[in-house]
Amino acid sequence: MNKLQELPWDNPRFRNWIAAVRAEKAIVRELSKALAPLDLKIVQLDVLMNLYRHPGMSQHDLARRLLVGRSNITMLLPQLEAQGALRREADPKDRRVMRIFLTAEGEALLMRALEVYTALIDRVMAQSSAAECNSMGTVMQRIVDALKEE
Amino acid sequence: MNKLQELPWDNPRFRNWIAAVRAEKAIVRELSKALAPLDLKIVQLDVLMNLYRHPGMSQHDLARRLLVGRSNITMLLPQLEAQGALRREADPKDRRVMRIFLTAEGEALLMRALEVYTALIDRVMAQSSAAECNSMGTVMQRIVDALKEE
DNA sequence: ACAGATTAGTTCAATCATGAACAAATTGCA
DNA sequence: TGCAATTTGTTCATGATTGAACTAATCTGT
Repeated sequence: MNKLQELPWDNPRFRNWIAAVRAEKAIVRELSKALAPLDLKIVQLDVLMNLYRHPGMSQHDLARRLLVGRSNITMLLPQLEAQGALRREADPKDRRVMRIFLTAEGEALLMRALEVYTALIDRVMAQSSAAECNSMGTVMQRIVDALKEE
Repeated sequence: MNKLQELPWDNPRFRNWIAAVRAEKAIVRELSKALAPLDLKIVQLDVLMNLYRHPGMSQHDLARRLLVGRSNITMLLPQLEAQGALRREADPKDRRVMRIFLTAEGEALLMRALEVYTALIDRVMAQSSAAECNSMGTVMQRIVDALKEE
């Protein structure tokens, strides 16, 4: 169990993954600070981003896409609704589901937040080539796919 | 502000980063489940990993390396100490600092957890070449470095 | 040597996420 | 149709994380 050759830190895959974890944590910290002036938390930005791409999502779909619990969505939406960033409409076909839409105000907030986000990502990616960046994205997408099929 | 050409989803750096975020979240979910039988949470595994590499770290150093608050460490260590995974020693040179060490039991627990972790990482990296994996790690390390110098 | 500034760790209140239990609505199958 | 199973969203108790305020110990500059 203790062969030095088999310590995880000698496993390139493991070492590279640890670097990814550290990078992700560092970005989260930095992004949180950068979003504070907009009075927006990262999870709220996630909500806005998903609603922009998929208007009218149900809360259940939203929770699944964000990989959070449904109850979390229930407690997350009122804050954004109070800020006027989104509105909830009961689905006439199925009165259990609430359909969520961005308001114009929410869309404007999203655009401002995305400028902050992309500026940060552009900055930290500046020292990697486009090819390296794309390769990284491909590797990550394969990870997502590998875990989705289960 | 709304030119379609400048939407973040058209920015390759941004898209690739979003893939990384999704992959990281998916791995966290999967790893949490896989560590449950060992009665270990990811943040506790982080503690054990850092103590293995740097025996005798102070709580302050530990907090900084894990990117968590110092108070979090205070509330994290007693659980691991109760499990017999680590011990805390007052530094004789500076009676403010507590030096943390893995016990043999803690090291054994760490090794079992790392087997689970590396198995997961090996599995999700299986469809990427060693070169792609290393390139990903390099990109991530540059991100860490870019944010460290601030 | 000593007063003020700094640092390590703790405590505590507030915030946040989670999952189980629940109510209302819908679906499916006999 | 009608009744059980499923699905959606909410509520609530629990556990995790944070930052500010605090204590004790150390350092610094005169």
